[in-house]
Amino acid sequence: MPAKSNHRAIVGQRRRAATESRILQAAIKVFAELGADVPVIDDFIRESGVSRGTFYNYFKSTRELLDATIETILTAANSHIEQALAGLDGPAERMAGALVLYLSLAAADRDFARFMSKIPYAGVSARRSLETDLEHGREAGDFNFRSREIADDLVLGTMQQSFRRVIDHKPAAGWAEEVAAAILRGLGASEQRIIETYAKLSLHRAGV
Amino acid sequence: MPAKSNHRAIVGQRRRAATESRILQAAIKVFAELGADVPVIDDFIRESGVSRGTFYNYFKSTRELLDATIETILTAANSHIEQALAGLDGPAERMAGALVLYLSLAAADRDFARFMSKIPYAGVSARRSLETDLEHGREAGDFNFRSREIADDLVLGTMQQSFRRVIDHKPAAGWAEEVAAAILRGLGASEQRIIETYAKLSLHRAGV
Amino acid sequence: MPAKSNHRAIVGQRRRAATESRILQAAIKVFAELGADVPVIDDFIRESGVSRGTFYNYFKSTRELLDATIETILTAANSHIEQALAGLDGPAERMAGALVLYLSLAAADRDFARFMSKIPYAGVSARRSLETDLEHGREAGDFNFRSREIADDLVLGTMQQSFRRVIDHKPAAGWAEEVAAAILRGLGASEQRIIETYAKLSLHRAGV
Amino acid sequence: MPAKSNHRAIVGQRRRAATESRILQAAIKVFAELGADVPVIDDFIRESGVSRGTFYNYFKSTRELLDATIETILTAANSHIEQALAGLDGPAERMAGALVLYLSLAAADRDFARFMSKIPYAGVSARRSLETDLEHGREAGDFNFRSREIADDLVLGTMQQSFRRVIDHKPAAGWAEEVAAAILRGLGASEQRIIETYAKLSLHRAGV
DNA sequence: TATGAATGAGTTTTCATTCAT
DNA sequence: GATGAATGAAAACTCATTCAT
Repeated sequence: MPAKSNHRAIVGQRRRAATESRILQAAIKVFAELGADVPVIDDFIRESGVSRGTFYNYFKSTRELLDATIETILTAANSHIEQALAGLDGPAERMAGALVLYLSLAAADRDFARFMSKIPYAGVSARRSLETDLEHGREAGDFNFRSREIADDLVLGTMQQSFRRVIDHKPAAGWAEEVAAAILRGLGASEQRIIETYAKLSLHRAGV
Repeated sequence: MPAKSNHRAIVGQRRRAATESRILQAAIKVFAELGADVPVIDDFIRESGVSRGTFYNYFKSTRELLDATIETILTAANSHIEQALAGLDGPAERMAGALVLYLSLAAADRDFARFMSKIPYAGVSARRSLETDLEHGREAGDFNFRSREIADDLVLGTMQQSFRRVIDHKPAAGWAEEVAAAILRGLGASEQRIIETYAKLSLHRAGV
Repeated sequence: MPAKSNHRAIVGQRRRAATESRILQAAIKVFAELGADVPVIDDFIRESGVSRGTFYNYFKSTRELLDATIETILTAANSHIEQALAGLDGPAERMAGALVLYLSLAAADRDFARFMSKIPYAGVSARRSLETDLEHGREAGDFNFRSREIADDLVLGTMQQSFRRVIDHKPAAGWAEEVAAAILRGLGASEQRIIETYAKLSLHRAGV
Repeated sequence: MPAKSNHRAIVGQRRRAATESRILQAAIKVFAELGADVPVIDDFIRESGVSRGTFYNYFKSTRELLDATIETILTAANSHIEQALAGLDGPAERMAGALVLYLSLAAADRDFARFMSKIPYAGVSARRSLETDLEHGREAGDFNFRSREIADDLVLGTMQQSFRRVIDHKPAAGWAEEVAAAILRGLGASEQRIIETYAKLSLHRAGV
């Protein structure tokens, strides 16, 4: 009876995916609260409500779970951001737009903010599009920094510290934009270019 | 025999200080390698060569040891920096000078770099003089940032990321100065003011 | 529709037998490799390819599986041996013939050798015919041992050790016969009787 | 105060040795009862009375404990046997003497018998002196076997089976001697040589 | 004060067993 | 009958802490 066994397989797959997702959602919370090194398996099974055995059916170690959690949280964030920036031109605009969106996510979702501030490796995943924007911006004359490494460190460092900041303090209106502006300044953008950048971003957001 | 017991007391104190120092020096290495959360007591006694019992005679927990270690490493760094900056005026000069010195220490001492990059609380201790310089710089018109929090995050975040950077990559000549310049830019300093800053720093370093 | 349900029942029975056989064949391999105490359920389901649930439909525990596996492997071996010895007279001839056949099986089938050497209870099943041959041989004057227990231990012990031996070393030609001859000597058979025994065995094998 | 610290060191060493010995003595019992694969750490700590942590201070795994236990039990047995055979000449005499002594130990000490019958690797340690006696005996014409491997298997196999035998059955007087005699027969010794062997052994035991 | 053996609570990991589909 | 996800008790292993010497 192929129909029957097929149905069983589909149900099984669905259940598996649901359980994995439950564990991953719980892991975001746990890592956000305790960082990468402190949590013990019990923290994850308590938060997710699965049994000890089930946990090990999905992840062999907290390290493996951490990797999967980073993947999960950043895939979601990046796809949201890419969608929001679709059709936006100009490296300064793309850079500022991405930074503002990341910071807005952090401001809106405390667990996201804590996760990003506690898990240093997490930022790495955003690096590819960061590198592209930096390179293009430099070629276009938007930016004017001495070395890519320094530019990287300025961007990622300021962002990480800002994620930490937003955990406990509800930010003032315009905070995200000002953080991004400070970063652009650090990258050597002129005040004029920064103003222009935000003007274009505004239009893009309005859907023009 | 007061003389004798006095002598014994002095010897005892000295030995005590020496043992404590051994543990603290070992702790710098261990925290530098493993961060704040991972090390276990065994790591410290192995690295320091003292016995388990002796360790507990000095520190009741790894947390207490971490605090003492931060205190130790930053007291040394800060006193070195304060001495080097003695007599230097101008908030931009003091800020740039301090940042360059921190980064130079990190470039010269891998354990210092690793410690500073792995122990996030460590940066906090430098915050007081940072706040002062930021405030003075803003009042003097050297800097031009919207909020103190953002300025803080830009400085501390970029520094932490730069400490991480320098662990594995021997930096090019002038790297520390360029990192500090990027930070000044991010704080809203003009190019002219940055050039002037480095000129003054040069003179000061030359002892003029 | 009695015909149909009958057909279904027959198919079911056949499938049942096939699945049980798959598990048992896998179990021979697993017990041969790991002995009686080490294997876990997972080892059997991995080797047999059946699901966890199916395994439990056939065997409630590894102990029950072990018993069934011993039964399976020895039933096959013994029926093969009895067939080969059919019509052979003389206790020394029967004993030597059986030992040689067991050893030849072990030399030809590594899993059989490993199974027999790792599962001590296995030998027990051959004991009934062993006892008969020993008793008859003693009465006939072929053997000359002091106690049945000692004779038992000599035969079973030497056989078990020989099974172990043949796992890793391809035996020289005539090895099985020489092992059996050593055992006959240990049982007190004369050299003359041993020579006679092998002569008769030769004829029997030739089908005379 | 070197005297004091020296005393402390000595006391420490003694305590360490005592604890290790406690664990090893317990391990003999446990392995004797359950074999090599079944026991769990708890069995050893229950039997020895040490804590879980202490167990791991001495042995990292049951495998490591098993090796140490084999070493312990066989060192004791072998030194006892070597002492008893000191000054005894003739390979048949040495071989028979050693076998009889092993079997007598097993008859007198149930744990020894069970240990030797359950731990197959254990016999291996006696192999060196076994090989020597076999070789000498063959050269001297006392033995007459076709291959060393077969001789090995006959001796070790019969011994292991006899160890198992003696666990449950109190052996009749002369049992050990008769087992050894059967083995000598299996090795091709003549009846005359066997009688002579026991005569010489008798004298040696009497201290002549 | 210094030492390091001993301890047992806490964590990790395995695995036999159940059960809904 | 077959499947494999879920379960939790049991086993392995770690590590902070104590304490007699």
